[in-house]
Amino acid sequence: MEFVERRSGISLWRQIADQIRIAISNGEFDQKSRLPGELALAKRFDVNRHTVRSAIASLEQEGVLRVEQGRGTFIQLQQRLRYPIGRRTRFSEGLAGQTRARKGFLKEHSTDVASTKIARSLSLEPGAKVVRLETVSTADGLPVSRSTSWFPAERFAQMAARYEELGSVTAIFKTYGIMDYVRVSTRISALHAAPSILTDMHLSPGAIVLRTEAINADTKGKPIEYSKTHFAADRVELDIDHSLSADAMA
Amino acid sequence: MEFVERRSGISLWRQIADQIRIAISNGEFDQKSRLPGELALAKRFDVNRHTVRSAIASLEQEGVLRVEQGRGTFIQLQQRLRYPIGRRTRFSEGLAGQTRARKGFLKEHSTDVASTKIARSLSLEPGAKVVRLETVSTADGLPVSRSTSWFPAERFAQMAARYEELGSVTAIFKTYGIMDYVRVSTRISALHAAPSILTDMHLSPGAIVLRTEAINADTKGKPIEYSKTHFAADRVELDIDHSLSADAMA
DNA sequence: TCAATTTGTCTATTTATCTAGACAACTATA
DNA sequence: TATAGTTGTCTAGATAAATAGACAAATTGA
Repeated sequence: MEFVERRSGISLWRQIADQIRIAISNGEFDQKSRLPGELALAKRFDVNRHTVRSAIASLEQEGVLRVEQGRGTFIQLQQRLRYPIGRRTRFSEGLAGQTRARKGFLKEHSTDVASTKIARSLSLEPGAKVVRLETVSTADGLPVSRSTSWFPAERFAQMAARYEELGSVTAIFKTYGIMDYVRVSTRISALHAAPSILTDMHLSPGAIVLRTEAINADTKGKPIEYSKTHFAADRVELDIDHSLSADAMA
Repeated sequence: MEFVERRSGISLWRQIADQIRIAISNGEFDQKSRLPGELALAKRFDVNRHTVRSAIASLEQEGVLRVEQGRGTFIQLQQRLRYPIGRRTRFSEGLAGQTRARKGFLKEHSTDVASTKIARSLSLEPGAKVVRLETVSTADGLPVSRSTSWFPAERFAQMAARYEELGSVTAIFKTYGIMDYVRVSTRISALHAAPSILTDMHLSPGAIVLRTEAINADTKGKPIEYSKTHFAADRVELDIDHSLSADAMA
């Protein structure tokens, strides 16, 4: 018997949907990819059959399940994209081979005076100017991440214009003569997505995002980018590479 | 005006509590650490005052807020522990300096035949035996993570017994003559905690966990540990170190 | 001390969620 | 074709969440 908690602020059908989603991703139902029947699930979670039906309906809406009257409920294959993070992290290359259409959209941009935190992260003098980009990246049409990035304005004045054109930060760096760069640090946390993130990535309330805060530097160690990225946790997982081999290529 | 979604399976008070928690961690209310009044918040979220009160009550329960009649509602200082992950990751050292009492508890253990996945992760022959440990780690009495770890049984037969005694995997490795080891890979995802995780870490339904899947190897590159760890996302953030300097010490 | 502002408590009503049961519609198979 | 097992739809009622309003209790500052 699985457990659901009442009066927790999360409806029973939603708790059940979450548990089914987790069980699927753990491969717990994988015999013939058929879910147990509604009555069996109702017994298992100790709720009414209709409550289970609500959970299943929402998972069907998400594309996780497919329901067929008279036959049963079936698991729709679904795998998270694996997004590598290491010293040589590049978003556009990150998803190579896992998906067909990748695209970055520029939502908004501005040039501002750097806040103390951003100035420190980019090793700039207080009061220096920075270019800020707000972008959304999609894989096969589905939004997978939303980023806010800051670049030293003095060095990268044309950032926004070139992003519209090239759609990739790595490609832009090349136009500035930066053929190679390294990830200095990445900080990762997980949280419920804020409303603006929900709308930008077409998520529903309660959705989880992985937030990374990262600094990239050129080969001389000079920071060139500071960014905060929110990944849709049900569409992406982060794969940290600690190996040194990649550096041998530099 | 902030947004809350109705009929989403997440009660309004819970959505509001989540948003307030996020806003606090973003430092949005930081003037004098006093939250706006209940009526102001109700207007802001476009809900009834009593709904806001429910949200505040749950945050007070969590220790995020402190309410004083006639005066207002105040933010209780609260910071996430920063847990570093890099080639030299060791849990017991990870939280050094940020907290006083750290402790690991062994919940359960067994010796099993390795599944194909675990055998592959530990570079073992199919059918080899592995020791499995289920542990919960706490910082200052609060559970911060729950791990399942597998070790080659041939090499580490006494793992469970020594964990009871030493409470640290690094310390146990030393008793086996392994003075140094490195993190080979870490995979990170975020999800709603499964029920067993909720109870083990004293979390409430809907809580988020950061799940890491990691492999450690000895200095010759032979895998010695495969582990899955769930961190309570509201108590911990992961700090990835991509630098090479740590290796210079080896 | 008084007025304004804050949180605390109470009652009542509406709306959403969950339960319960009955039966229809569809599928697979003996 | 008959039957068992599945999902789909309907009605009704119980429980929980959210709204609405009134007033009490505590704090602050004029």
